[in-house]
Amino acid sequence: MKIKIKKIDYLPARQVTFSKRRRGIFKKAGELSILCESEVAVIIFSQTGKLFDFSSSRYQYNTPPPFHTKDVIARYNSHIGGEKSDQPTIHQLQLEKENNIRLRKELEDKSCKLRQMKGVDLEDLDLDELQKLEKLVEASLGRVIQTKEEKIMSEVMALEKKGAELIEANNQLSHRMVMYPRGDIGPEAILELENLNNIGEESVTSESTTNVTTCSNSSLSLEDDCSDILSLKLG
Amino acid sequence: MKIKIKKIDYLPARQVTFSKRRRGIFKKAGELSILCESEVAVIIFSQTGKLFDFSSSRYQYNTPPPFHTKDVIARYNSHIGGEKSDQPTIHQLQLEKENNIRLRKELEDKSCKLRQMKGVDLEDLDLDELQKLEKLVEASLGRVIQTKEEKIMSEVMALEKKGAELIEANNQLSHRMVMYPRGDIGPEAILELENLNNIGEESVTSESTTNVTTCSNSSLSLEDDCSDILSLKLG
DNA sequence: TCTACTATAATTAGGGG
DNA sequence: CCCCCTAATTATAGTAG
Repeated sequence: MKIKIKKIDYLPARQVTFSKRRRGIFKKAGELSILCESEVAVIIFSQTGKLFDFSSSRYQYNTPPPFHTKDVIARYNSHIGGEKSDQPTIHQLQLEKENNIRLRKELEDKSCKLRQMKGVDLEDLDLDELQKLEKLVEASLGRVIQTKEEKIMSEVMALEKKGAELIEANNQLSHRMVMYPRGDIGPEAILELENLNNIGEESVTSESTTNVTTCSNSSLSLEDDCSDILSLKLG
Repeated sequence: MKIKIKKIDYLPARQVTFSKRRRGIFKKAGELSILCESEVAVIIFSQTGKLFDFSSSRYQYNTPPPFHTKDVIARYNSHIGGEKSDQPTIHQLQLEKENNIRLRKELEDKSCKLRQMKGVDLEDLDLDELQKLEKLVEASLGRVIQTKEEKIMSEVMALEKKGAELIEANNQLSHRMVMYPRGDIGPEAILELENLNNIGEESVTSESTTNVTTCSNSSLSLEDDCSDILSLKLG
């Protein structure tokens, strides 16, 4: 009656063999776990996709098998996966969630402060807090204006320097015109000169008008600009 | 030679039995998978914690065992765990991490904006951005001052109302004094009078102090009006 | 830990209920 | 799916190397 280890073609016989041998393996697994105090899990999927599983723990803890098979699997994962096992994942998830909560709180706090700095949602502040806020915004305004003026000054400086350079270039070109009065300066050279002059004038004019505009416009509704400008800067 | 299924005490014998039976189970598992075309995985941990595992796939795909045992485990998880298997946990972790990154970016963004609203770290802003920021802070300052003034006014109103009530109470008491000049006001009435006066004085004093303190901190010209109004109405 | 051996225990194919 | 039975096969305890 010896059989070859190959697929049993006759379905009824295969089903019977599957049942018998499956129980045989589970029994052997249980025996091994007891005899040698080892932890054993067996997972079998029948040809039709049905699951049969065994784990030695069902004898030890007297609870339904799936959970203990899961335990063995968790141990298996932590053995071979090392860093990718179940427990650290769950622990990490917890950490990430706590982080998230903390970040949300910080974000809410920052948003609230930012709104107050923008001068909205001030209803809940008492007089003393409003006083402090006013000082803060006042000081901020001072710094902004100072920074702006410094920037304007440095740009003016730069433009003056450029102007001086242009004048120098002009002088040199005039000098060359004198040196070569019959005009062997090419058209490109003339164009270059004109461009330089235009650039200089436009720049100076634009910056200076901007400055004037600042001083004349003092109380427009600017709130919406904030996010635009700042995100522009941050982007 | 029949043995009882209980822990083998003699260590060498237990080790030999473990080795023999382990191989026996693996063999049976392999045979079952072939005979009945089923998928089998066996996981065994020895008493010393060493892992031995078998999966039927090693015959089918000719690749190292751990991966195929993992495949069987994955199938096992999707079978029984369904919603609580490995994948969702890892997916959730991914989501939380992405959330975290997003929150961190928002927080950084808000912090930067807040710093700029406070007038620090303005070096990287260009002239146009500084211009807009100035308008924004200016408008904010206006709103803060306005809110503060409104608050001050409402507190003044409250004080006026309280003062008027006190005056009225005074008048009534004086009237009663006239009505009963020989003083047949009972002790309770006297007590009531004293209480009313005390409450009134304490209230006025405290509110007024707060108000003066507030105004003295201000660079604006509100303090004189406040004091005048208070002294005028309450005095 | 492995191999070999042997006697015996355990499993199981095949059949039937 | 359960049980049975029987004969054949297989697994393994004990032992030694």
